[in-house]
Amino acid sequence: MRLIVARCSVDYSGRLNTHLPLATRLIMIKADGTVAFHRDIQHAPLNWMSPPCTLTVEQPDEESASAGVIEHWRVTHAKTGDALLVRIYEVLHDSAHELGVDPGLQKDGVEADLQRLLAEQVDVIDPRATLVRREFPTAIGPVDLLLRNPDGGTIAVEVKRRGDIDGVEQLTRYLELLNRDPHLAPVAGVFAAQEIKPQAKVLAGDRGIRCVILDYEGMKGTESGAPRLF
Amino acid sequence: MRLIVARCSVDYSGRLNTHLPLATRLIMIKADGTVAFHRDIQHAPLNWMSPPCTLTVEQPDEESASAGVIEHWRVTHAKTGDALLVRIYEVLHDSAHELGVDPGLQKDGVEADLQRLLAEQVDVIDPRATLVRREFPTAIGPVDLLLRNPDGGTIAVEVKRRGDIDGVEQLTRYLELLNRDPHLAPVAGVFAAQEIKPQAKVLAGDRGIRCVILDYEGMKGTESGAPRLF
DNA sequence: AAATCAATCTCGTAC
DNA sequence: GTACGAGGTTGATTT
Repeated sequence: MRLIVARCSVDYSGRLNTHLPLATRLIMIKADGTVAFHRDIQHAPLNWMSPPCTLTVEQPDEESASAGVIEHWRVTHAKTGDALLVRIYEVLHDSAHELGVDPGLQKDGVEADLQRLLAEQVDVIDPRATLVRREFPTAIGPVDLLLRNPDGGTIAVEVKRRGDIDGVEQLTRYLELLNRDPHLAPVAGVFAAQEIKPQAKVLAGDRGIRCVILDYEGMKGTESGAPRLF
Repeated sequence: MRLIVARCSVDYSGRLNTHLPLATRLIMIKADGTVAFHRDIQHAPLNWMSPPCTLTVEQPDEESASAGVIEHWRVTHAKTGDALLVRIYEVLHDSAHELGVDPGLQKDGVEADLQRLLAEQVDVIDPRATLVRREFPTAIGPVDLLLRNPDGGTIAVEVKRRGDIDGVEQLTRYLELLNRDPHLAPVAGVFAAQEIKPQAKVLAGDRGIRCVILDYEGMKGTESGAPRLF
């Protein structure tokens, strides 16, 4: 990885056009060809180019040179034709480092974990409900959980980490479809998430969909095979 | 901005839990407190902490020390309680740089630009239509463009850069609402985007919504006050 | 390879 | 300060 601190301006042309005025920034050039421009706040780069791309250094034209530009860096994407033109005015730091391969990030607590835990603890939804299956297939995609409703029919559960309006729309489409199946109807809907946004709660209410807030840490605490003591 | 290349492991605890095994990485510490961990590929950091957060350096406990850890860095979010524990095994580079304030990124060609251009060129939708107004207000949010339909009633236009199923759902909700207004009904729907995904096109067709592909560069070419020559 | 979907999404802006 | 929506979203998984 090469780290350069430089006064520069950057023009991007691709899916849109952008311009970064002259300022001092960190330029990262990674081993896979990635080029990224960082300011001194926030963690996202202001601009970047993803691999596969190539960087070529050019002498500035006369106009640029007279404006103080010492080099032009042209970064071109090999496939899409997206292009960056970097005007380098001054290099304040330039170092290179061998990082090697990174073993990558291990995660726990994403949506897949929530769904797995909830499938093992469907009593969180309804103490008398039983699991029919996870990822119940339909023509428009799998329903996260399908439960047998002790009061008759079934319950379709949509699991999200954060519940917004899109999730309610998605569950609504599943419910329309599932309710046409006489083996399953009537199908009740449950929207289960660690957090549900107000608009989503309102829309769910309008459509007769019940909302359930999930406590991941609590559910994880009861995950172990041992049943609760009391 | 402080740039550190170090052999380290990182544990994050917050909205989820994550672990980064021991490896050599770039650690960025920005002026606003942001801490980010980069590997040598891709532009996104493997792990990070957003401000407001504080970094404290601690001596490693005996167990860590015997494993080769020379320092513990604890990064704690001031409000959410999210926490990072960084185990530093070896520092290979450490430098600090004054970047100053960045003027920020200037963009051209985002959704707002599309909407503005289309408002000036509604003939792209229908050669005889005329603009009623942009951002036409409704109880559930503003409709991007409302046009007078020369064949009677009005046309509601939803503008997106990339059209997917969500945009069709959104326009559908607007149409339901607008069609209840006798001053506007009948309201036809138009879904306008630079690119429309197949599923969105199918859903729009089912609902009688017309799809229009927008050519941003072409529309920009006719933007200037001068009318076309032919 | 294309499409679909989650994300510690990030980041801006309007309310 | 919170909520909402766009993004050169990115990145992983599935078809």
